[in-house]
Amino acid sequence: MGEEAKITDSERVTEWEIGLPTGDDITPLSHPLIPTELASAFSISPETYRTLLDVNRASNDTISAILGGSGGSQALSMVVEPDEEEEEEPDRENGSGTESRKLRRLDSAEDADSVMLNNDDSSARALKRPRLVWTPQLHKRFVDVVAHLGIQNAVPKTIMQLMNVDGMTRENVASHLQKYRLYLKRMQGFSDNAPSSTDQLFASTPVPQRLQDSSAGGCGGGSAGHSSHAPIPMPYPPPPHMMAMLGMPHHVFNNGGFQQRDWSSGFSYPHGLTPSGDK
DNA sequence: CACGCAATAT
DNA sequence: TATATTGCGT
Repeated sequence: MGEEAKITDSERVTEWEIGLPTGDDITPLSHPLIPTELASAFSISPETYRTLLDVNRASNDTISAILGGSGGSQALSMVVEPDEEEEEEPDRENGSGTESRKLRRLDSAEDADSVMLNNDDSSARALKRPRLVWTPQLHKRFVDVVAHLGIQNAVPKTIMQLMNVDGMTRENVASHLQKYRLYLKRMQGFSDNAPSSTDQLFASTPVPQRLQDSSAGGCGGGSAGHSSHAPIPMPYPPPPHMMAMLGMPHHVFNNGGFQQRDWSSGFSYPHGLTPSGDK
């Protein structure tokens, strides 16, 4: 009576550990995350440079935030679209030389409105987040959570909480969930897996065999053996520092449309980061 | 208020 | 195209 708890616990830990990148996989915070070409391609100011002091301070901040529960500083990184303006890159790839500095024009307009570009740690209020990009990794997390919750209990709020990806809102999940449900419905017409060429994302993600239904009172089957009464079946591994890719142009160097394995592979955020900076 | 879904907007 | 937003019924 209750011996299952132990097993499930260790299993959870194992799964959790598997999901974690090793120290070698993680790019140290003190390193420039974005290659110069990428940075310039995306109009990201090269001010990603951080000294060890900065990193240290950020770490302390995070730790205190975790320990104290309420940290206070919430650094939501985002790339703000000026308007409907497009920027062109006159030149890129400067042959030799590690230093290709490109300073953005400094606006001296401190009039009234029309200045919302600077956002560091100030209260993120009424600020618009960039579109969330559902990478295969994010989608996998999503599918996993939905599968573990059971379609019945998979509601946006819960999914959002279990995914534990900062920057993600309930609306983000709701929107994606809606599309996901449509995809599932479409697919059920076919007896077996018939990955349509459309919906690359969904097609490339293994859908849980059958949409489990738990907590419906009828546990007579016996297939799903892990029905816990806890409201939260499985809190997801705290993302190392995985930020939802926000504001990334879609025409980046995407691979053929196949999954990537590494969390650290192909992940680069504009600038600034919020490790578990709860909302 | 949160949810689900269709329609619409960006 | 992929997401976001909105509107409406529940």
